[in-house]
Amino acid sequence: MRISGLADTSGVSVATIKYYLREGLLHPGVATSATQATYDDSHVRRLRLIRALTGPVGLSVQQARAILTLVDDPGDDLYATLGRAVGALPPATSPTPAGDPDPYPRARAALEALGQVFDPRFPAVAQLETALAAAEDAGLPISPERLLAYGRSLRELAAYDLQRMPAEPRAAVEYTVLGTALYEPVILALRRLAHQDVAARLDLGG
Amino acid sequence: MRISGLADTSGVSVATIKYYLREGLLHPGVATSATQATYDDSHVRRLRLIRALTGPVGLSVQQARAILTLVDDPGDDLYATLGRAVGALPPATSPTPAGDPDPYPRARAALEALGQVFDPRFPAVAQLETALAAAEDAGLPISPERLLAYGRSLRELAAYDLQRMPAEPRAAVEYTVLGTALYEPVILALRRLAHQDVAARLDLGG
DNA sequence: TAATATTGGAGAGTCACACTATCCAAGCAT
DNA sequence: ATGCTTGGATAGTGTGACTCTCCAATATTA
Repeated sequence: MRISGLADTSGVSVATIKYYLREGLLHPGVATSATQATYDDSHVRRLRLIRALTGPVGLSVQQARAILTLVDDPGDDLYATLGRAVGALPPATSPTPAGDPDPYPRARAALEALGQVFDPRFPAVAQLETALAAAEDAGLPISPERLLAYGRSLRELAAYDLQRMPAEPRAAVEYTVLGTALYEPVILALRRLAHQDVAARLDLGG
Repeated sequence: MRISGLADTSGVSVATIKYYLREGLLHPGVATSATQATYDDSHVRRLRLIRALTGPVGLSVQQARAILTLVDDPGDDLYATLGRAVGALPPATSPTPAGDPDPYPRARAALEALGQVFDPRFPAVAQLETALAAAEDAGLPISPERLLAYGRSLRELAAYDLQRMPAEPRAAVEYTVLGTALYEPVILALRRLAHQDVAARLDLGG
């Protein structure tokens, strides 16, 4: 299949495919001459994944590349790979000023209350701190009680996810990294719908 | 307080404040002459809210304006206002082609399985459909069983949230609309941290 | 075989976005 | 009175994600 066939099959324009090739999101085809190369099913699948990440998931091309690189070349430490994947995903957080003895006070308190590991090197810690600070700044601080309630429910979900993690390492990385990126929008949508459903049953304002 | 004082207090530059005024995110100050106006605490608070929405929450200026408009001018129907807020938040979904008898098959099946209301006019339905389709396209479809598990946990969270909704309508709108925007990042960060914690206890790859 | 179309590759152009900078005449402060 | 600040408008900047245009080298088709 040549580039125009790939474009037809995938629904992505030739120009955009060239752009993804240039940006390193898509692996090159097999060159058959100076001005020809053939593409196969792996390119079609990869394009689908790229479009899923840059479209519905809302990643930038750079973020998508970071995620794809992790899936292609995971380290042998799944735990560390998950950390890197989380760091590559939005929301981006500003680097901590060095020398701050307690850069994430809100996140630390929350995790201690939940009895969870607090490791300041994990990117999600900074993300949690930023999110809690934003809620405070906006005048809707999150109470410790609410954090506990959220944390407990989400821990159930996490346990469910990890129980179903594939045993084979490569599949496990894909499951973990892509699952983080792809399942989060599902979770947000389900939460919004749960709000709607509960509100409807309470017969609010209707 | 004049505009430079507002800039100093809020940490937002004069040029950016002028930009927000032009874009209608920030209400004008009280003009005291042709070239002077005074700003007060309400402007400082509003700027904090704008920065929280456009920064950590990651909304565009247009999306932030849509949310702020809803908070300023909610309808008297809280349920409908929540719907509008969800529609103003990312992820954006493409409009449904008219005449499609079943535009959201995945979302409909999921909500039926959960025993929740299915109302195709609610924007989160389209968001759920898009997210489920993206996961499928990327090769990691979400099983019905997983959807049930997610949906049940998130319904607990939603019930918790609505139990704590303020009784006063104006406060309820603010709580609902801003809560959707501000608490979602917290939930995602907590989920990521829960994954990390569960993974650590399973002693994966470490 | 000749005419036409397509390809890979590279560079430039486009469009939207979120600011940021520059101007200006009209105050205000000293 | 004289230099600084203001509101308001217009223009400019930098980034990101494409999209367009070229080109010579093939492929395809008549």
